[in-house]
Amino acid sequence: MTEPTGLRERKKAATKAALSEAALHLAVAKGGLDVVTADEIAAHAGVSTRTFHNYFTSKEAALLYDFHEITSKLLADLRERAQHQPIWDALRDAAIAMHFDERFDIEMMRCREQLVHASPALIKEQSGQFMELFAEAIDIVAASTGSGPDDLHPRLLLGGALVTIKSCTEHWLADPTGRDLAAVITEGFAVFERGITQPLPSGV
Amino acid sequence: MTEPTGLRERKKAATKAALSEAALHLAVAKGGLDVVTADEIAAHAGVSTRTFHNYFTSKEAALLYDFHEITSKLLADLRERAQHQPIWDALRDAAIAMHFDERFDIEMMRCREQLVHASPALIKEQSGQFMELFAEAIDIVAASTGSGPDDLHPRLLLGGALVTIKSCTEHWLADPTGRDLAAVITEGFAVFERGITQPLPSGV
DNA sequence: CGGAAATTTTGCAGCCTATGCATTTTTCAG
DNA sequence: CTGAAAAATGCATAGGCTGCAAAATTTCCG
Repeated sequence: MTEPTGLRERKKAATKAALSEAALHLAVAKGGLDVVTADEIAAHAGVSTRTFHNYFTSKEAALLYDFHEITSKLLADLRERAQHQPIWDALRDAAIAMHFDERFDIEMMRCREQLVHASPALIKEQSGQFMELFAEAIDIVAASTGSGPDDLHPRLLLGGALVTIKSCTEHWLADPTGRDLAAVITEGFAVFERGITQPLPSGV
Repeated sequence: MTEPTGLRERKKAATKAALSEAALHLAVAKGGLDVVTADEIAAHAGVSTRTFHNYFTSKEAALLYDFHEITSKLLADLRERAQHQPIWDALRDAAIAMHFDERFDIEMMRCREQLVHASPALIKEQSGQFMELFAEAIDIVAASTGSGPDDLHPRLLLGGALVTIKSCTEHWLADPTGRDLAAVITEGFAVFERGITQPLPSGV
């Protein structure tokens, strides 16, 4: 362990993970998060309803918990890379390095993707988290290009990168048997580098 | 009137507009939509609370009503243009033509922008509407490029276009005294055409 | 160990959102 | 004017979310 995380911290992390898992499992079982109540999630994780709301502000946030974790790490990684790389390279490399973390269950991702796709509330939550990521990262990008916080170019850079991440992930999840995610993301970034209206140089 | 819109339709449209305006005014007055209740909005518009919920599913949707209107028109315009233009040109031209509608109060837009920026619920609603727009437009784009609904390139095209629209609007709203919005959007699209890492050819 | 302090969990009350259903009111057409 | 269609309303209900204070738990230190 890099940090001597107190024993208490571990229990909290465990509960949070349990709640998130419970939300996912119940949503899959019932075919939608909308028909799952906070009570059920809490009960399934062995805590009180009130405690559930101490950990998450909504069912949707609970279901998307590790998505949020991933973006947090991405942000930290970007912040690091931005000190040594041109910002677009930093964005690209951070996106490519993303995901290849500890546990990573493709099937679970597909389940979540399906649930999100079918639920307006989950779509809002997820896109909202992207906006939050944008807001947190825009300062890094702007600083890296020597621009002001309201300038256009850093917004386009960051927006293009986030669109690439989301689009590539969705495309890849639709058929994960082909190229791996990193390759897809690499191609996505290449499209924006080359000019989005330019044809690809060679066959895939 | 292009359509002989029944007199009844007009009243409905009027109430809907009144509710939306009420939401905006109250939110501005109180410094946030969170502290405005549906009751207040309904009362301010002279209808019952229940009626408010007949028109809008949430306070947030009410406040963003004409944003939603604009994207609806954009979608219709895109659908039209896609039949006669390459899809990227259709996206660009539809984006440029956007906005220049009937009434258009810049100050009101800035107010809304500020409110959205400060409220997680409004951010979620707005980004959710963008996702909805994406979902509705992706078929048009995919069809236009002869791709499948899960292909990568149409997603990048559409995503890039939407990012441009949102980024340019925000950039422009931060200082509306400079170039007009259409010029900013034109530049945004040009960046993606040229390749996002390429330097600009000449000064601004 | 033992107990004080800090932290977490929990129950409870309250406010608000949002929806279904039945009823009343308004609007429209003939 | 009158019946039919549509909209507005009231009422009831389920559920989400938050503040607050009490209870339970964990940690720390003598």
